[in-house]
Parts: sequence; structure tokens; C-alpha cells
Amino acid sequence: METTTFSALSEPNRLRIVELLLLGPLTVGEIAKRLDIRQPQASKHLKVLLESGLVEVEAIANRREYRLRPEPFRQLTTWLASYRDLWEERFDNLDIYLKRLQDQSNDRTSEPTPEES
Amino acid sequence: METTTFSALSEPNRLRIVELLLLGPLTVGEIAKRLDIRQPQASKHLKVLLESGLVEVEAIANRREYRLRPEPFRQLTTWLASYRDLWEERFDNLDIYLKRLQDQSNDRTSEPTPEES
DNA sequence: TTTGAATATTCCTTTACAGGAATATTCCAT
DNA sequence: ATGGAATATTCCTGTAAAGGAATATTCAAA
Repeated sequence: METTTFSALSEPNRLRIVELLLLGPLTVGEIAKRLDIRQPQASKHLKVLLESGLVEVEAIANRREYRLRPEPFRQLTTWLASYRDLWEERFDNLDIYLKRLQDQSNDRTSEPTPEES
Repeated sequence: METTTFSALSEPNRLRIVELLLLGPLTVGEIAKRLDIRQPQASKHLKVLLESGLVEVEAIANRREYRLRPEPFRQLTTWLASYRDLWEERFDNLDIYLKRLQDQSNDRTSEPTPEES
């Protein structure tokens, strides 16, 4: 997995831009207005998003229409799939067994330790 | 969506740590060794991952065993789901129609265009 | 109680990056 | 050709963050 995608999304205004673009392509000025930021900052953030491959541009007269690119989201989805067993909290039985054992030993160390039957 | 998750994953070594922990809980020293980084840097990165909620610790004697927490991955999955139509490239028909029109005009502008010159 | 192993923290330096302000560029209409 | 709108770029400054080195802390065992 490329860290550039995470890096691009780690800036709040850029994440907001991405979420805005989910609703459809937008122009720089529209993005700046909706996010209440200055146009140069919008352009800079869009440049980062562009270089990270998260968006693409289309020149229309003197405007630039930015839209999301599917690829990074596909990659992200693939990457996240590796963690599916984790976030579904479906570990395999061995792990669950070991975790319970370990929890019990934790209990023992923090208690007066009455011998178990 | 919280940007802290993306921020935590935007650092290459931290992403490597997360991918290591997918295979199971690990101790600081083991992580440092496998990633070939120094122990203090491993501790620092783990601290960031801890504060972002991506991992949790369990103290075992003088060791600390770090493991992934499911929650952030669940959130990430939920967030990504909003983009599913996008990365599956299933736009509604109007968008597809407009995009094809635009591609055609792009082709034209990049060709010799007999009428010009 | 001392020792050594594992880990955390602090201090320092360097670098990356975000916002502000100003300016450059590009395009259409006139 | 010129002016104005939309956008990009540059320069500046402050700040966050990463790695290196050294040190502090914590724990178990002897």
C-alpha cells in the first residue's frame, strides 16, 4: 500500500475536498467557496490530491474541473480487505483461545491469587 | 472520518508496523528488529499509533505487546463504502454519457484537426 | 538491593508542509 | 490587442514531525 494516499487524506481540508467531490466534479472556485478557504490554498491542496492520483482535472476554458479517480479507492479497498477478519472481530480459534488464557493470567496477577480448583 | 487515522498511516514505518501486526501481536523489540529501525523510533511510532487508536498495548513484565484494534478499520471500511459506486466505476448513466462525450472532444483537440492552421 | 533487559522519554537538529499575501498565467469576450 | 475572471505559482513564516543520541524508567531475577 502506498503511503501517499494516506498522506494526501491526512490533511483535513483535503479530506473535505474528497468528500465534496464524491457528490460530483467541482471547479476550484466552487471548492474554495464551499470549504471557506482561499483560492490559492484550494489550488495547492488540489495539486497534492492530483499528484497522489486521488483526483484528475479537466480544463474547461479558464476553469479546471476536478473529479475523483476510482483507482486509489480500489487500492484502499483491497488493502482494507486484508484486515477484514480483524475488524469483523473474527479471529481464528487459536487466537481467541490464547487471548482468553492471557486474560485469565492478567486477572490472576492483579488479584490475591486464590488457587484455582 | 477522522484524519488522525490517515495521519497515523501516512508514515511509511508506521504503515509497516500495522502490516506487521496484522500477523499477530508483537513486542517493541521484535518490531524494531523486523523493521530494522532503532528501538526509540519504534516506541515513538507506536505511541502515535496508540494515540490514534490503531493499536493497543498489554504490559507483560517489562515488555509491551502491541496489537491492532478493530475499530479504526471498521470506520475506514464504513467510510470507504460511500465511495463504492466510484471505485466500482458504477456511475449513473448520465455521468457515463457525459464522460464519453468529453473523451471524444479530448481526442479531437489532441489530433491534427484538418480545419485548423 | 543490585543488575541487566526492555521500553519510554527528552533534547537536538533538520526537513516538510500549511497558510497568508502577492504575483504570474491562461482564457474568453469585447 | 485588452481587460477581467479563474486558476496556478512563488515567497515568506511558523510549526509539526522524524531520526539520532543520550538518558530515564520499569521489571524480574539473583
